[in-house]
Amino acid sequence: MAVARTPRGSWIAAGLQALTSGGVEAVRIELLAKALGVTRGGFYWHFADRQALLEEMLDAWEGDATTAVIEKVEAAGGDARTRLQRLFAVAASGDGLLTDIFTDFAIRDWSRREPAVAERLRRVDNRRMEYLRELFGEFCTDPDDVEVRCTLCFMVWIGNRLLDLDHGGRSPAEVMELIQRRLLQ
Amino acid sequence: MAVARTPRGSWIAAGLQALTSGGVEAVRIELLAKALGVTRGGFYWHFADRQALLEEMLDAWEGDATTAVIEKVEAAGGDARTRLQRLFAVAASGDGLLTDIFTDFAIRDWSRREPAVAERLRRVDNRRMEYLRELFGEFCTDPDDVEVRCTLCFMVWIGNRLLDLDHGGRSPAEVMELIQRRLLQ
DNA sequence: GATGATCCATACAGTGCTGTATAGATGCTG
DNA sequence: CAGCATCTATACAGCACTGTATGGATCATC
Repeated sequence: MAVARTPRGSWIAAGLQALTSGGVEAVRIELLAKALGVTRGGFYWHFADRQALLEEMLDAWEGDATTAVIEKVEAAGGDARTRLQRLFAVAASGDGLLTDIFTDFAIRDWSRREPAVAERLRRVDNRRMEYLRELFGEFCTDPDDVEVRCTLCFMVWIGNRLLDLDHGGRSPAEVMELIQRRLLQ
Repeated sequence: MAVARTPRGSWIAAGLQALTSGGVEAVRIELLAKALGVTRGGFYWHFADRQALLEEMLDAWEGDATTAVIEKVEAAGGDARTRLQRLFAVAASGDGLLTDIFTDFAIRDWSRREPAVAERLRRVDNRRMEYLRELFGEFCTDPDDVEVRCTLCFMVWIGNRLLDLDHGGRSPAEVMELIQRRLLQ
């Protein structure tokens, strides 16, 4: 087996990078090649066309996004509240993950035009919700209460990085701290 | 003064329409012309180039988005809780507005790449937050509490249409009702 | 009904991408 | 070292769009 010089994975990674920073429309084979320091020659050896790359990017993302955050949070153990606090911390920092929340945003935007993408996103989001239900379920008895907290938690997770709000003197971190306290009490 | 057959406003409206349904990249002069039933001929009489149209689209949106929801909510009066309930209702339905929340989403996505767009969006969002503070301030005494509720409210307003979550048998409307009750109590 | 303001159609050159074809280069393996 | 699998470069035809230029068409107003 020959050493892969610019293997499939490189194109997928470069594609996800482009997707994250510029949206689907920014995933241009020509530009990926330039970023990888090669011409498009090899691309069409690996992939049938641009669509095939997009598909595989989604595969990679779906596998990663579902489990990446959860594994990071579960790694250090602790009770539900501790893990939720860690979840907030990871969400706030966002670093250390291959596909971050900005990849999520790009895919969320993409999903508005592509039903197939929307379906994948829905699956990922609902697995995330399942995880949240598990955590909140450990210290909330009322199922309605669990659902409300999960939903709020999810929306805060998204909103925190999506929005850039002034908070009248308070830092975003301070407000997040207040929100977290309210959701976990 | 001659009657304008395809005046500036038509191009701006068509542009916002395209932006809403397909993102900035979908705002193609050629396609707008086709949608308007003309060729690009007249476009370059009204606008210097594509960038000029995008700028004016943002102007139109900024003027509309800041006040549209607020006016709709204020129209029927009532106390703060009543108006907040109406705000939730408008947010949930979303109809009756020229530039809806999906225009917002497209611009939010756009803003990630264009600092000038981000700046406009920040202004609009903060005016919305100001309005929320006003409403919550009428029945909450603790300023931290007000800030938390405003922020959650804002994030719910976004998240409600951005996300498509299953809620274990509950309808989205039921969950929104529960969330609303919690935020207004 | 002439005039000027407003808008439209068409043609053209240019750009940046797509996908195909083809002829290599490179390196592992027998 | 021969041979095969793995990649790469280059050239080509094509598409969709951009912006410019130019010659109208249409309509309100005097």
